[in-house]
Amino acid sequence: MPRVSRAEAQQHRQQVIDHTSRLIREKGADQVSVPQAMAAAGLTHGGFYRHFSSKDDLVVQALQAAFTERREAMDRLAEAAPSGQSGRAEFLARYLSDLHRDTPGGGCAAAALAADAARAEPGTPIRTAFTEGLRDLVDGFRQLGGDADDRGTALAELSSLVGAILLARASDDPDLSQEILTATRRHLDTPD
Amino acid sequence: MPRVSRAEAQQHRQQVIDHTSRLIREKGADQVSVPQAMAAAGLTHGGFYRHFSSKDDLVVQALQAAFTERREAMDRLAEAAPSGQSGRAEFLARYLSDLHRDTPGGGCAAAALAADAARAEPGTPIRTAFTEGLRDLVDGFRQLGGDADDRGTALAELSSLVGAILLARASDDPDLSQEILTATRRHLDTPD
DNA sequence: TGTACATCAGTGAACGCGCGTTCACTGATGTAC
DNA sequence: TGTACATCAGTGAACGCGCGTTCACTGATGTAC
Repeated sequence: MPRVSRAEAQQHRQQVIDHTSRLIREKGADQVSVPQAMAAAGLTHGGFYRHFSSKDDLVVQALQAAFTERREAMDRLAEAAPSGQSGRAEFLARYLSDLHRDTPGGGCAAAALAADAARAEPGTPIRTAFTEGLRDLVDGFRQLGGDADDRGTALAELSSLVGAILLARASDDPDLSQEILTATRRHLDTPD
Repeated sequence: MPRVSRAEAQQHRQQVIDHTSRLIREKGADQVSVPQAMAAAGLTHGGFYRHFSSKDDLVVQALQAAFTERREAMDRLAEAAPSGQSGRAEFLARYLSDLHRDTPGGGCAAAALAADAARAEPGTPIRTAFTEGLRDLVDGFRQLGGDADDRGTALAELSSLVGAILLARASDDPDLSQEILTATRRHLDTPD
C-alpha cells in the first residue's frame, strides 16, 4: 500500500495514535512496541518514522489523546447534568465502576499511566505531558460541582479515585477488588 | 569467586532479593534486568539460576520482601505509639511526606508496584503475591487505630494514600506535587 | 586430624529473540505546465 | 483537461543492542573415611 493520499495518511496517523492510546493504558508504554502500534492500525512498522520522530514521540501523543478524551467526557457530563445539580455523583459512580476497572484501555490515563510518568525523569516529554493532563483533569473535576470545586478537595478526591481503581485492578481477589471500589465510593459520598 | 560457602551463597541470594526489591520499586519490574539485579549484589549474571528459577521468581520474592518490610515498619509504629493513642497520624504523615515521595525504592510496594500487578494476568505469581501483600498492608493499617480500624475506611484511606503518592511522584511541577500531598493529608485528618 | 574426592557457587561466552531505528525501493498521489 | 515528473506513504530487509536463559568450566567448600 504505497503512497496513499495525504488525507488517508493523516487518518492512518490518527489511528496509530488512538490504538496506541488504548494499548499503553492497557499494558504500559514499555510493553507496546512500534511494530505492534503500527499493526494495530493495519500498517507495517517501516513507515513509522514518516509519522513520528521516535517511539517516545508517539507515546506522548497517545498519552495526550487519552487525557483529552477523558476531559471531553467530563465536559459532556457537566453539560448533561441538570442545572443546579452536580455531575460529580455520576462521575464518581462511573469512575469507580466495574466497567472502568475492567477496561483500562478506554479509561482514565492518570490512573493507567501514573507509574510510567513517575518513573520518567523530570523534564522528559512524557512527564510534562502527564502533568499537563493531570491539571486538565483537575479542572474538569472541579467544574462538575459538588464539594469538588474546592481545589484541595478536588486533588484529594482525584487521588482517592486513582488509588482505588489501581488497587482494584491489581487485586486478584474479586471480592477484595469490589470492596475497594465500594468503600471508596462510600467514603467520597460522605461529605467531610 | 567460585564456590563460596553455603552461608555466603545464602547471603548473596538475600542481597540480590533486597537490591532488586529496591530497584523494582524505583524503576518497575520490567526495567530491572537479571544482569543489573546480580550486579547490584556484586555478582555476575551467570550464577543467577542457581538461586532463582526465573526472573519472575526473583521479582515475586523481591515484591514479597518489600511488603514484609513495610508491614514490619507498621508493626513497630503500632508498638511505639503511646497507649491509648493511635499511630495512624504518624503513619499518614510519613506516608505523605516528601521523603516517601522522593525515595520510592524504600517506600510502599503497593504504590510502586500496583501498575505492574494490575497489568499481570490474573492468577500469575506477581498478581497473587501483590494481593497477599495488600491484605497484609490493610491489616497493618487497621491495627494503627483511629477510624482506620473499620475495614471499609482502611481500604478507602489506603487508596487515597496510594493515589496521592503516585500522582505526587508523577507530577513534574513541585508545587502541584506538594499540593496533592497536603490536600490528601488534610482530607484524611478530617474525620468523615 | 588428615587425605581424597564429590559438590556446586560463581564466571563468562554463547544462544535465539524482539526491540527501536535506518534505508533502498515501489508506485500512486500531487503538481507544474 | 491531459501529460510529465517529482514527491512521499508505505514496504520489508537489515542494523546493533540488550534481554532472559543455557552451559562448559573453575576451584574452594563440604563430606566420607
